[in-house]
Amino acid sequence: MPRKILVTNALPYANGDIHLGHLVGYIQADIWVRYQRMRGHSVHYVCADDTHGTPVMLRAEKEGLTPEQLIDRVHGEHLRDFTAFGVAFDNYHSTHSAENRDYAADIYGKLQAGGLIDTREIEQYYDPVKEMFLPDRFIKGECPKCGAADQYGDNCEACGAAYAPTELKNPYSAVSGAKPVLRTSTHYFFRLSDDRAVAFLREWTRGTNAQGARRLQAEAANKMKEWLGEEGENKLSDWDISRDAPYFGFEIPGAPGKYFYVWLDAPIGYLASFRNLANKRGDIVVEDYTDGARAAAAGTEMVHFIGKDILYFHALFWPAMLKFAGYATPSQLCVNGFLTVDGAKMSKSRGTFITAHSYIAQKLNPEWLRYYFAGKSNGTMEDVDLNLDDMIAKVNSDLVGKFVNIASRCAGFIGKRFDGRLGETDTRACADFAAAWADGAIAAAYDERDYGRALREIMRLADLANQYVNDHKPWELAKQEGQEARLHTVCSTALNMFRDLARFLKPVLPALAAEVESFLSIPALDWQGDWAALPAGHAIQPYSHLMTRVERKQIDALLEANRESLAPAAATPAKDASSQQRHAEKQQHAAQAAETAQTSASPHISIDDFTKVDLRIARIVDAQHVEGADKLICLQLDIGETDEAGNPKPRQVFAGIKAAYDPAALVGRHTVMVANLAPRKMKFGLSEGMVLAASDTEGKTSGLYILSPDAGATPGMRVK
RNA sequence: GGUGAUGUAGCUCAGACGGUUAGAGCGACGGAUUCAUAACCCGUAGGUCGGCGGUUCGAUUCCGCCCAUCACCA
Repeated sequence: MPRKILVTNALPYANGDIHLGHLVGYIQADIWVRYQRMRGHSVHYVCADDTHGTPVMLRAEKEGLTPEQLIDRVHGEHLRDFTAFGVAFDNYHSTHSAENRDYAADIYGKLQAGGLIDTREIEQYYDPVKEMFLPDRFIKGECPKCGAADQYGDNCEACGAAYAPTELKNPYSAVSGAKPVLRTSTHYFFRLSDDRAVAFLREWTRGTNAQGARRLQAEAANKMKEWLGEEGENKLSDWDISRDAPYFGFEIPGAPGKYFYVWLDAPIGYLASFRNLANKRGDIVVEDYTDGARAAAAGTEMVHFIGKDILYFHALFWPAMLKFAGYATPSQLCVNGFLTVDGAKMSKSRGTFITAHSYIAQKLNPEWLRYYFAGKSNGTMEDVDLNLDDMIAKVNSDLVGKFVNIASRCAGFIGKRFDGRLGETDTRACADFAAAWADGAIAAAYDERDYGRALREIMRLADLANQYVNDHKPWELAKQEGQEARLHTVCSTALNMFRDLARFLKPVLPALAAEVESFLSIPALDWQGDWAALPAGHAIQPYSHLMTRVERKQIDALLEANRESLAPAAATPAKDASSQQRHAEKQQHAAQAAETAQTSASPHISIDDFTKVDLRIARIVDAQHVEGADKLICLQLDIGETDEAGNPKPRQVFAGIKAAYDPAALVGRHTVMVANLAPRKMKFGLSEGMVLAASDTEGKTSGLYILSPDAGATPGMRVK
C-alpha cells in the first residue's frame, strides 16, 4: 500500500535571506520526499513564506513599500534559493493568502466554540506618536543595570542583562523615537492550560502515530516533558494570540482592531499552501489530510520538518489547536538541529553567515552541500557542523574520486572500442550490490532519515566497484589480443554498478542522477522497478565530466563574499545566526555576546578589561537555605546601595556554596562580590551578582573558600 | 542554578542492550598502478572511547560525582 503523506517544511520568515542554516532542514526534508517518491509513495510537499507581524510591517515601511510588496519580493527570492538547491516543493505559498485567512478563521471559531478562547487585560508600552503597541524588540533605552545606551527592551547587548521593557531607563520607541507610555489593552488567549489540552498533549508528545512510529524523536519528547511537567502537574500557561492594530496580519473575526499573532497563523500556512496546491491541481482531496476523522479513515500522514528552535510551537500550540478544532493532528515532527560552521556559530564578521544566494552566485555546486549535509544527518536533533575543510575532502574524495570516477574510467573503453554499446554484465561480480538492494539497509536508513548511515553504505559499495575495476585491469585487457569480450564485460559491469550507485544517491543528488540517466540513456531511476542489469547492446552517450572538484579558494571566496567588517556587524547583530525561523518578537539573548568575545583571543587582558569587573566589598546580611536546590545558598548582600527612599537595599545572590558553608555561620561576614554581573533569572528567583570563592578546579582537593577582606573594609568599597 | 544533549584516532563521525585484537572515511606515512578530474588499489602508524569513583569475574558500554561544550528555562 503506497503511503499518502503531506510533508511540510518550516516556513521561513519574509524578512531576510535564506542562509545555509535554513538549508539543513530543507535539504533533509527534500531528500526524504524524493526517497519516498522513488519508493512509489504519494507525497505532497509544501511550504510557504511566513509573512505577518510587526517586523515585516516596519521593514516594508522603512523600504518605502507596502507589506504586500515586500513579501512579494521576498517570496520570489526565497523560492529562487530553494529551487537552486534542488528543494522541490510542490507548492510555495504565503501565509498572507485567502486560504490561510479562511483556515485561521475556521480554527479560531472552533476553538472559541469549544470554550478555549479567553480575553484578558494586559499592560504594555505604547508609542503615542506612531500609535501602536511596541513589541519588546522595538523599545530601546538605557540598560537598567549598566547604563549602556540604545539597548533593546528585552536584554542588554553591552552587559548581557535581561529585564522587562518597563525597567529600561529613559525608554524610547525604536520606531518613532517617542517616549512610550503604558497602556492597557484586551488580548485574546488560547487556553492551553485547560485540562483537556494538557491531557491531550501529554499523550500526543509521548505517543506513536497510526504507522507505529513515534511522533517526536526521543530527544524532542524528552524536551517536551520539561515543558509539560510531571503527571498531575500543569506547567502550561495560556497563549496570547492577539495583537493590536496596526499590525500586518489577519483581523480576528468579531474583534475589530485585534489581529492574530503571527505565530497563530504561521503553521496554519501549511494547510493553506496545501489547499492552494489542491485548487491548482484538482486531484487532491484536502480533507483526507486535514480533517481529523477523514484522515484517520484514509490513512494519510502529515509530517512536519522543523528546526529545534520552533519545536515549542509545533509540539504544543499547533497540535492542540488542530485537535480541538477537529483537524487532523501531525503524524510526526522531524526536528533538526542548528548549523555551526567550523565548530562555531555562524558569524557575519568571519564570513560564515553564508546566504544561499551567495553560494549560488559564487558558482559553487549546490549538490556538494546537499551531499555534505546528508552525510552529517542522523535523524536526531543534534546540531550539524559544516567543517569546510572536511566538506572539501568529503566531496572530492567520495563524489569525484570514488563515484564519478567509476564512469570516468570505464566509459572511454565503451565509447572507443565498442561503439558506445554495452556488453554482457557479470552478475556474479554484482552480488554485493544485489545483496544491498535486497537487504534494504540503505532504504531503512533513508526512511529513518539517517542519511549518514545510508551514505556510508553506499560509499562502501563504491569502493567495491573501484576494486572490481582494479582487479580486472581493463587497461591491460585493452592491450591484449582476444580479450575484447572480457574488456567489454568488465566495463559494462562497472557501469551497471555505477548506475545502481546513482540510484542509491538520487535522493541526495537529484541533478547528478539526472545527468547519469542521460549519460546512460535510461529512464528516470526509481527504487522499486527493475534492478536488472542493462542489456547487452544498450547504447550510452559519450562521457563528459559529471562533477568538478571543490577547491579551497572557492570556499575562501565564498567566505569573503559573506564577510562583513566588525563595525557594521555591530549595527546589524547576527543574532539569529543558527536559527531557522525566529521572529523579532521572540528574541533570544546573548547570541551576539560570543561574537564580540571571539574577537579578542589574546592570552592577556588589558587593564580596561579588568576594570569592567566591578568588585565590591559586601556584608552578608542574611543567608538562607534554598528549598529544592542541592548547592545553593541565598545571600542578601549589603554593598552600600539604597532604594529611592534611602533605605538600605541589599542584593540577592544565589551562591553554590552549600556544600562548604552553613548559612547561619555566614551572616555578618564581609566578602567580595561582582556587582555588575548581569542579573540572572533562576528557578528560585533573581540572582544579582556573584560572590568570589576559591576552589581547586582540577578537582584534586575538595573544599570551597569564600574571600574575606582585612578588617576595616566596609560594604560598597571598590576592589581593584 | 535547574533540565536536557554532547564529549570515541590529527579532522568529521560510526559502534558497543558489559565480554576475545574499539571501527569507517579523510589526513599522514610506505608500496603498487597508470583506465580515470595528481583519481583508484594494497599496506602501516595513530585512541588508557573527557576525568575520578562504584557495581561486576569483567566497563569504554550500567550507576554516581566532577570537568568541558551546546541548548532550553516560554
